[in-house]
Amino acid sequence: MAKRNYSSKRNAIYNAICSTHSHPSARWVYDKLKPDVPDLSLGTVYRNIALFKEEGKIQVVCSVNGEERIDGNTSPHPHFVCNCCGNVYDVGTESDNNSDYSSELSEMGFAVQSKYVLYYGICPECLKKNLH
Amino acid sequence: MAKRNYSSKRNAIYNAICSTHSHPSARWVYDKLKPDVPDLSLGTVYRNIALFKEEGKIQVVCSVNGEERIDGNTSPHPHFVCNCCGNVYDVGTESDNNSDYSSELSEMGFAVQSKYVLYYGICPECLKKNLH
DNA sequence: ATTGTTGCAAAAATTTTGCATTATC
DNA sequence: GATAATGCAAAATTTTTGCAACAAT
Repeated sequence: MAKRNYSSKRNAIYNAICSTHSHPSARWVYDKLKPDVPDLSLGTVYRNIALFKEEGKIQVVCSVNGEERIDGNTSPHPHFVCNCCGNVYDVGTESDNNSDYSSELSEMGFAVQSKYVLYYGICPECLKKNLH
Repeated sequence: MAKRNYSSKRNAIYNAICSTHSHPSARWVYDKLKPDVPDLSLGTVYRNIALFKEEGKIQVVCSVNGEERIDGNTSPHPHFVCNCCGNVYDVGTESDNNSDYSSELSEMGFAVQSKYVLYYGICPECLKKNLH
């Protein structure tokens, strides 16, 4: 692993990611921090998110409308993606290990590193507003 | 549903998607068809893929390296995404209905429309080549 | 001093769109 | 003829990158 120096911006970016359940995009993190860190640039957010991925400190959950959504909670847990507003919700808190093809995949020669379960549909908010 | 005219290109695009297990991207479909349909344009591929999505004739599986990957097989089944080469494989043939949070989500007010199970890891090919 | 980090803007890359032309009905 | 589909190129978006300036060790 490459050498890392301390960086207040890196810390701020990581904290922003971990302080929300919104499964943010890079742009979301940038917009969140920009008021407090006026000289922050979007490139820095992308660069640090790339580092966090390498280090396994965050997980990519999915892409919504072309934007990658990440999660500071790296423990495997299912997500619900609203097809209407694009919000991403946590579902359950523990790993979803039943009905697992991991062993079959191993027998077939695949090295499984992670498993994602994504539900798609309409969230309660959008159902209420009849936006669908 | 909007009125649709016959279109040989639309047919070709749909057939290309259904004739492969590669879970293709729009670009893949374009490159596949271009030699046989020289006046095909990428915009047409995107426009028709958008139509197929609306009609539910294809499913979006995931995004790999910024490219959306689709599947002409709309029956729910898990997929394996290789973190190394980006190939997407089918896993199992039937729906993965155990360990399902669908009922919990319904009780919570979410309308579940579909469920995706994605495994990430290294495929046998890349393991063999030690590319990881 | 050396090496890591960042801002900025340009570049890549994917996807969408406007508009004139062509094909289908 | 009316409307849908397409080619083409431009535009819109997200993400990456080159480089000079700055910060951390």
